[in-house]
Amino acid sequence: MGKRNITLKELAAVLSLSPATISLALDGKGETYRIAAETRRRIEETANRLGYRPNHLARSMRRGKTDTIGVVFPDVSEAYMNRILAGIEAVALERGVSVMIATSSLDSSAEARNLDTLMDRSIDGLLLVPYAPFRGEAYKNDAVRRAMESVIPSVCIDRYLPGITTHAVIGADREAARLAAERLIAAGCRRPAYLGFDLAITTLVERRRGFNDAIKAAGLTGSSDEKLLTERNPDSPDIREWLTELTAAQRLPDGFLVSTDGLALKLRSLLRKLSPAGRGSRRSGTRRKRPLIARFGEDSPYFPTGMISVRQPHEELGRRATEKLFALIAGEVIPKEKQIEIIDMEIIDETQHH
Amino acid sequence: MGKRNITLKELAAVLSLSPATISLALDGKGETYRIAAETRRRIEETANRLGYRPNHLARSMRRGKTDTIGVVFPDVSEAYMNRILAGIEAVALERGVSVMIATSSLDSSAEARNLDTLMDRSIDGLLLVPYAPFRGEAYKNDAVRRAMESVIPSVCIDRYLPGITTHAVIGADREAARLAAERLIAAGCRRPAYLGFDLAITTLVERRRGFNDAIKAAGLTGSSDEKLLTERNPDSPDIREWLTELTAAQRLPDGFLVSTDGLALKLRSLLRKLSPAGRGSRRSGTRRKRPLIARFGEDSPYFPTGMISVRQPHEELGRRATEKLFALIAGEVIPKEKQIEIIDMEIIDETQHH
DNA sequence: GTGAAAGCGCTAACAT
DNA sequence: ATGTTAGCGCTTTCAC
Repeated sequence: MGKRNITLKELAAVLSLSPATISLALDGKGETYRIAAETRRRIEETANRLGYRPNHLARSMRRGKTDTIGVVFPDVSEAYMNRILAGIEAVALERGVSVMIATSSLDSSAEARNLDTLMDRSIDGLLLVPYAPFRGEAYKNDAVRRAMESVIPSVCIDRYLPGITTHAVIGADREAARLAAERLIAAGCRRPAYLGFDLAITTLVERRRGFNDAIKAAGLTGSSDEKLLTERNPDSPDIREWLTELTAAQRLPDGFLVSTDGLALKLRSLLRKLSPAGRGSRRSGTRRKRPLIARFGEDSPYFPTGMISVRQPHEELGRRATEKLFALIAGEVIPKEKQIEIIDMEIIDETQHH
Repeated sequence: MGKRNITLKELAAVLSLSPATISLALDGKGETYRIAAETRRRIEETANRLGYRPNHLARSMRRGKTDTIGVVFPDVSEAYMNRILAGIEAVALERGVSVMIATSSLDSSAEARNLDTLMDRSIDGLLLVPYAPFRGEAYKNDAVRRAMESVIPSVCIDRYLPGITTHAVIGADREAARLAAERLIAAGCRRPAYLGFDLAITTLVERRRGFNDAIKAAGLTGSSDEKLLTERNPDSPDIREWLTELTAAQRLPDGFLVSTDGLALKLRSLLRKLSPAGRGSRRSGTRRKRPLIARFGEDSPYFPTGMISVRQPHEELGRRATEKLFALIAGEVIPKEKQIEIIDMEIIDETQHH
């Protein structure tokens, strides 16, 4: 412990030069300001030797720029957040910009608080994965609105708030959901069902829409069920109860589109308990095949999932959003049709029905 | 978009008061400085109405404190990082302190860069999960050393650098590894093996030691194998090759202690391929039981793992480290024997051998 | 080629 | 009870 940083003034004293000269030289402006090559060398050498590091606060204050962007998102514990973050950091790092992160920890008031503190810290720009409230849940978006309306540029990731957000980078959820559901149908499903959280975010709303697009197109409207979970916990008994009811009503779906990753694993585990026999399709002659699962997400615990997975390009989402943010910070004007960027998703089929 | 923040001076002009008075009143020091109650009310009302928010940069500069701590860790994509982060944020939030995060993205030079930029931003304190180099990998720890030796207090989490780190909060890895290995032995394993990454970090070194403690105590030294992976990728063919060799040599272990989470899942999936029959223990009379697995970690993809798991108290690690950091920031002196805090780990047995 | 001076927005000691 | 003043450490314009 010990060494306080040397200041520009102190360095100036050591060199018997003025702070101004040194500041210019170290900023690489020595050329344009015609500081003697020898002087520049001396400055650099001494600065290095004494370990001079400019005070970032003072510099930011003077220049009106912090070289820091803020990121607010609801929950670190979801794996997809990590991937978004990796994308953000990759871009930020290559521009020498720091990333300040605050998570809302699944609590909308924490989101508001975090947004406000971040804005106070004079960040150059803001990336936001908005909080996902349940449909019907009270959710005040003043802080988001305030943030979006401030001078500081901002970009939403993965979902956005229509009417509030102007810039966003999201996935092609509706289309991907439709394609995934079409795969289920193509694989022979006649009773595809939708399982998801009942969250009021664009992402999930669009997935459900995409599913329904496919159902309607295939003329399966009457035979398709859906379950919208009203609790955050994927281990809640709701899914089991739903499956039990469907089974009792002789309506057990032969395929599922599941809105999120963990939910799909949970569903698979429940279905296995319902029909503990082998894979169904493996021993020929088995009367009832196990239902097919399609899901958003791609996490696989080191073995094939047997599912249809929609690979969400999270890292790309993060990267593109950050690039967009830097464009905005640089003052670029983005035409209306490019304000919401939509990234395609890849579908991976691991059902192995060769 | 649009509204720039109003400054204290401007607010003062509106109120026909001096900036100083307002600053004091808004800081809650109105009482001690005996500012008229009515004046205080007016100040507060107007500040609110005009949406005054103090400029954090200027404030930090003047006070020599940023109310921000920095966190540097190697990789966001590991699930355990999320838990540590949750602990950190919980404590930081309740103190009104912001958390600035930078990840080294599995690259030791990024770690150095991140440490330097964070230190430049005048953070009040630093939390560090040091980069984990492979044994033998070139790793310059100058930046870490610099950071640790600066005036800014710092605390390491999960692992530390002996000789450099002074404050850390870590798990009781050696003891937990010994206990886990003892469980394997108690469950009848006579050829327990150790599988882990060959990383030069205290955490993993201690786990291996703990394993060996148990082996030695049980007199199984000769019949115990180990594999130290020299690649970050858990999907590399190394594990498979190791298992194949062992099988060929008639030395396939009947139990494994695995240093990390994902690795254990990988191992299980490989073992299943090796002996694809049912659970072994289920159909009585089966000659060869499937090997037991004990592992550090607790991730279970929604169904019982059948393993012995060492629950790592990551959130607590994060919390305790942050609390310790705040103590240091407050100027508390921590006695030598309390500088490295060791947190116990819980062992969860899901082998279901009733 | 280099330096002087002003000032970013705030706080805290010192006046009144 | 409130105001004045002097910076925190840096950048930038303008002057020499």
